[in-house]
This record gives sequence, structure tokens and C-alpha cells, in this order.
Amino acid sequence: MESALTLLEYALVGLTAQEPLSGYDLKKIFETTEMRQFSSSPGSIYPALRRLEKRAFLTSSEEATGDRTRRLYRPTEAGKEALRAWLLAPVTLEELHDDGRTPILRFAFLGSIGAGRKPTRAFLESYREALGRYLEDLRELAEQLGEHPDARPRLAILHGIEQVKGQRRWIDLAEEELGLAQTSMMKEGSE
Amino acid sequence: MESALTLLEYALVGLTAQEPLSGYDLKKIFETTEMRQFSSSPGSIYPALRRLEKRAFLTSSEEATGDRTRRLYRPTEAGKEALRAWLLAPVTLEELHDDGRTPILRFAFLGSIGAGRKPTRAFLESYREALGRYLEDLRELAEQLGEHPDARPRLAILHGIEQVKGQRRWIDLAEEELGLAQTSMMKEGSE
DNA sequence: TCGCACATGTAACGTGTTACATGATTCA
DNA sequence: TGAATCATGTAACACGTTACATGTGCGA
Repeated sequence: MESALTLLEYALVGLTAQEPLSGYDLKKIFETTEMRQFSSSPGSIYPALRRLEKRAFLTSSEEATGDRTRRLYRPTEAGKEALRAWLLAPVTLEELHDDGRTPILRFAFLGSIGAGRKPTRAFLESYREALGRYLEDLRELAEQLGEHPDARPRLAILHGIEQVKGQRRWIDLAEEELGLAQTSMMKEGSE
Repeated sequence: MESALTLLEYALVGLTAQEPLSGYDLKKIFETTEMRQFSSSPGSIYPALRRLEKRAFLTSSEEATGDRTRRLYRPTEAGKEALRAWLLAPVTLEELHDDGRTPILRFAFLGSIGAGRKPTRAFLESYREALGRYLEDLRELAEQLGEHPDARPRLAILHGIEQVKGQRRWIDLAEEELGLAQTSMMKEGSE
């Protein structure tokens, strides 16, 4: 252990794990896809890549694609291991408190470590469980705010409750699409 | 202009605008309510309060509540003005991209500047509008990811879509609870 | 009197942001 | 030939995190 990468760093390892990428590629991904949450400024990406290489989570090699030379990054074994540990960790209430968007980011990356049905299902289960506890907290808070003269703070909590409900619906949807029906009793052999 | 406070700083101004608070009070709020997203560590709060006082967004006064002495903070006129500008700004697509949680945080604070029905309605309208555009982007992205061999990235986008739907439902709910039915043609006099 | 809650700070550190800077290649 | 895109950096700065530090008042 003693890893603890930043979210940006995990994203860099996760993306390069799927295929070797240059800093410029990553920049492009951050500005065109839903990874907008990460800054696409070179001032964040390039230093992070250097950092990860120095810490031996990534390796790079100068390569000539067509005519230009680009420095392509890919994860080392240690990098893959750190990524795996991050992706396979169960979703906790604390994670939801810190930043509700990291669970789904982790989910999206599960393919980059070739995770099969079992870890995917385990991930969704822990997500569901954490959401359940989160929902309890929110309902309690909403009740406490019931006396508040201004309705808006309580409505803000109701917003959170609606979000949690949406996330739960999505888990059902995802399990269905992935053929992970929770009622099934069949043993699984994949992964 | 030339304000641009951090999210933490806006939260500090917004909370003290409702009633004068000490650094310790704010710390408590951050660790017990749904404002957990802000660190409750003194290393972030006290420096931020000093900063805001130096920049004349807050004033403080040593006061003896019971026996202890506490430094109570409250916003200056400039502080209230900055808060007002922040709260009354329409929700934009960019804001949703940067951090989907700021709109609802701003909404929750609308009472602290005594915002009435009209700005509240305007806020929700802009929110709805921004979400609509966001939804279009997400649907397009989901379609692009349809070809992807791994279903999980596309499912991650569907998660975003579910979240947006939940937010829209909440807007309807909020408008109803606040008596801001969008079908109503009545002119309003408040605020 | 022992520990907990109250109450406020400081210092080192790492990281993201913004702005600046450079040069090659491609396309109109 | 000029502009846009490709491609990679650096430097100053501000901020949040973590850890350390100090002291008071209250209740068991």
C-alpha cells in the first residue's frame, strides 16, 4: 500500500491501461468526453505523468506515429496493481460523502483491468448498500429541517434523496443489462 | 467584480449571512450536516476566515457567549454583494460540467439573502434549461459508446442520464412545494 | 481529576490553476 | 504563407490537507 493517488492520477493510469496514450491524447479525452471534471490544461496533466513515472506507476517511450514523435505512457505492474486495488474497493458511505462521482468513475474503468462479472456484481452490491445508508442519513436530515422556516434547505436534501433514488434505479438497470440479475442462483465461473 | 471566491469561501459567507458564527460553529456545521463536502479541519476554515476578513468580505468581533470568548464572523456589505451575485447567477452547462453539486448548494443558500419567489423561480428555470442541454450531450455520448465492446462506459453515461432525470423531477417537485407552478400566469409582487 | 468538548491557530507539503512559452506539422 | 492543430513543457500562485500545537471550561 502507501499508494494513494489523486483522482486525476487514477484516471491517467486507468486510461493508459486500455491503450498507450500520450499527454496530448489524455488532454483531448479530458476536454471532449464526460471526463471534463478533470482539467485538460497541460499544467496538470504533464506534471502528473512525470510524477507517476518517477513513482514507477507508469512507463513511457518516445514513439514516432507517422511523422511526429509522441511520448506514450502505459502502466507498470505496480500501476496496474494500484489501479486494481482502487477499482475493486467496495463503495463506502465515506466515498459518497467525499465525492458522489467517484463510484461511477471507478465503475466505468472496470473494463481496463479486465474485471469480469463477479467483481462487477460485487461493486454494484456495495454501491447499493452504501446508498441505502446514505438515504437513511438524508431522510433523517430532511426531517430535522422540516421545522426550518425556509423550505429551500429541506428541498436541497430532497434533491439528494432524488439523486440517490436515481442511482438505485440505475443499479437495477445496469444489473439487468449485464445479466447480473440478483435473483439468479447460478454459480459463475468467469473471472 | 474581481471577486471569485472559492466554494468554501462562499459557503462561509452564506452561513454567516444567516446568523453570526464562529470558526468552531462552522467546523461543526461542516462535520454534522450535508456540508461534509467541505473539510471541517481547522487548517482550512480559520485561514479562509482570515482571508475573507482581510479582503473585507467578512468582519469579526470577539464576543463572550456565556463564559468563553469566541470570534464571531458576519458578512460585510461587499460580502453580501458577492454572495448575492453568486447565488443569483443562472445555472449554466459549464457549472454542471465543473461540479454538479454547486447548483443545489446555491439553491439552499437562497434564503440567506432573503431571495423571494421570482429569483427562486428564475434559478430553477435556468437549472432546468441547463439540464436539458446537458441531457442532449449525454444522449449523444451514450450513442457513440454503443459500439464499445465493454458495456460499462456506456452504462456510466446512462448513470449520468438517470441523475439528470432525477434532478428534473426534483425541480418539478420544488416548484410545486414552493407554489411556483410554471403554468400559472399570475403576476408576482414579491421580491 | 480526568477526559471531552470548546476554541483557535500554525507549518509543511502536494497539487491544481493560470499564464506563458516553444516548436513542428498540416491544411487552406 | 498563415492559421490551426499537434505536442510538450515551465513558473508563480493559491488553496486544501495533514499534522501538530495550545489552552479553557465543564461534567462525570
